[in-house]
Amino acid sequence: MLRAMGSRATQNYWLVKSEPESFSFADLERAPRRTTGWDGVRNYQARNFMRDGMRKGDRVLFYHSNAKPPAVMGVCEVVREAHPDPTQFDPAHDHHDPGSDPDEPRWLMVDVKALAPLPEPVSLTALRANPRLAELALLQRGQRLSVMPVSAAHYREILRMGGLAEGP
DNA sequence: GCCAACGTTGGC
DNA sequence: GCCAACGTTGGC
Repeated sequence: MLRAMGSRATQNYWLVKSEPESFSFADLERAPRRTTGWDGVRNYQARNFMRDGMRKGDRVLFYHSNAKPPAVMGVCEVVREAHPDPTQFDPAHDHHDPGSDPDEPRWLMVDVKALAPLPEPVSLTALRANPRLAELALLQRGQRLSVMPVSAAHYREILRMGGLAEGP
């Protein structure tokens, strides 16, 4: 298959967190074109994953944090690579950053599109109980990143646990 | 609501 | 550059 210059042969996998009370996977499924800008990321490491790692076509697990229970809810796709997050320039917005220069925006976002919900959401408890996922970044002590990489093997395992044997 | 873990800020 | 204070995250 021909690929545009600058793209990669390999697809990468990610996990993003959202508090369902603020934006849930169901909200994404109801959004226009099932797509949203992943705004509000205000952590440099998470931003760098979006800027340097996330490419169009990459798959993204959508995780509910601060939920009952916390769980992976569905699968998304990156449909637009990193571009400036407009909320950083909006003084009325919670995530306003007065220190960000419009000519060199500090904060970026990618656009993600909902592909499929997991028939059975995979709870944090279930993730922890699976020895194959011992190295999953989400499960490491003290990690708080809202955007993190996931290996292909971990991605497939989580989809399998969620009832999506042939993942999107 | 509690609190451990972490990132950021700012005084020095 | 150090590090204490503070704010946030997020499971429980």
